[in-house]
Amino acid sequence: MLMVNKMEYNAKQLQIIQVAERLFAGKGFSGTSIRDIAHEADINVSMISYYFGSKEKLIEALFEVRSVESVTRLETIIANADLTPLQKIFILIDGAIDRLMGNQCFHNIMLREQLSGEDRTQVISDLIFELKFKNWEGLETIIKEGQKKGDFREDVNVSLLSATLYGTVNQIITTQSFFKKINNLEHLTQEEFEKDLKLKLSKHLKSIFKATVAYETIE
Amino acid sequence: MLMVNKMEYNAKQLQIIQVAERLFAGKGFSGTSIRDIAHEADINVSMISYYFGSKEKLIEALFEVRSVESVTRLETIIANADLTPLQKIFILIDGAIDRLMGNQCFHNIMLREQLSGEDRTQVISDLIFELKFKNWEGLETIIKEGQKKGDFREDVNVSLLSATLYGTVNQIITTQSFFKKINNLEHLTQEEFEKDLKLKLSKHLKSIFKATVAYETIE
DNA sequence: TACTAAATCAAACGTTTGTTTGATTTTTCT
DNA sequence: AGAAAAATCAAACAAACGTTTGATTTAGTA
Repeated sequence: MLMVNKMEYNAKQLQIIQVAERLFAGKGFSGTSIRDIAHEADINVSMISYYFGSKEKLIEALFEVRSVESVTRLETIIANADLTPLQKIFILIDGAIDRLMGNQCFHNIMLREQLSGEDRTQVISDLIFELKFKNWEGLETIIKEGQKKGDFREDVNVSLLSATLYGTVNQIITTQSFFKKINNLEHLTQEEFEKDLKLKLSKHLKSIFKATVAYETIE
Repeated sequence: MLMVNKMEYNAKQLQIIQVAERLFAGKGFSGTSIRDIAHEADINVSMISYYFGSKEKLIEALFEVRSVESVTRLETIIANADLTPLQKIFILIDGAIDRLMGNQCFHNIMLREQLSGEDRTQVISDLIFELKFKNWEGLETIIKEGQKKGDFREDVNVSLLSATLYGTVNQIITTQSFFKKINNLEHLTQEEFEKDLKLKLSKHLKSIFKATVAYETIE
């Protein structure tokens, strides 16, 4: 049996991970059988055990690949010098929207895992913790900088603000079709709709953040 | 086989629903077997088919019971006369926090269902739609009233504001333990923690809403 | 070209799944 | 008390599950 210890997945494995990601997002981990995955990926059922060891190890591999990607993307965003704290916050907001909307399947799976009472594996809960912490830390750093410069209020609760950012984006993503229906946007294509949604969401969150962290005088 | 058409569940059925609710919330619908439920509820496995017809019908019954409760609670909150629009919004916020925090299991299950690509049954997606619509409608009504009175801005996006309210609360609930750890609140009991959390969350959301919908002059 | 390792396959493995059966106990009602 | 209905049970059911096996094909190497 072939076994990979860390972060070296060949094209076939990545293809399996991609299919599994889509199915896990749609039907959940327990709701997806390895025969579903094998059928959709057009491979033999035994290939999953062969390549990953087990179904559990497959979802662990999925988390390893995708959370590394997500952390990388976040860190590129954070590393923006020569900007005011408020500008940095705005970039963080747009980055969050892009990351969450651009990887809906993975974030759907991650939301499911967070809803689970008992952790599936330590590996996964560690990766989720790391992601959440990096997100929180990114906001915390910028806010402290803004406070030191005198731009931001002193009584800002970073955890709650972080919850508002990621919670609002998640809520919008999971209730997209409701949003579409209620706002009479059903004539738009999915692409147009997403573009429109991103724009509105961005403006909405930026306005909330500005009103919450900055003194009124700031322009 | 006994079969109930609508909304008449005896004590035993409600007990089964309660156990199923806790297990579905913890492990998901597919991740929970009827033997799990039967064991925890201390009944024979066949009683679930006997009382509800099937596992699917059981979760439908769960949704029927709980969403009626939730809608009822919401409607009692909305029916508040002799209050300013802003006061009504504040009551709506506290009501949402209480409802979501007080029924974490059911709302956990509902979140899972919303994450599912294909609906499990039409019954469930209809009930979820009704709940979402009532929530949205409640906010919409108050905001329009505030606009007519001249208290509120004209450019308020109700859908996004609604997403911020329910999204923030959901996010805080699903990441409670992270919130506890990051804010060094691990010495508190669960009861103390929840009380503290509700208070902070309430203040946070009220401040966001006030800044978003009301003109600066409002006090 | 011949040998070796990797990849792929159909089939079977033992469990667990949701559901049904048929007998038995408990409750309800006259 | 006695008949009828409802509730409960252990057992069995077929289907689906994740995983393993052992044979076969493909790819890489010398």
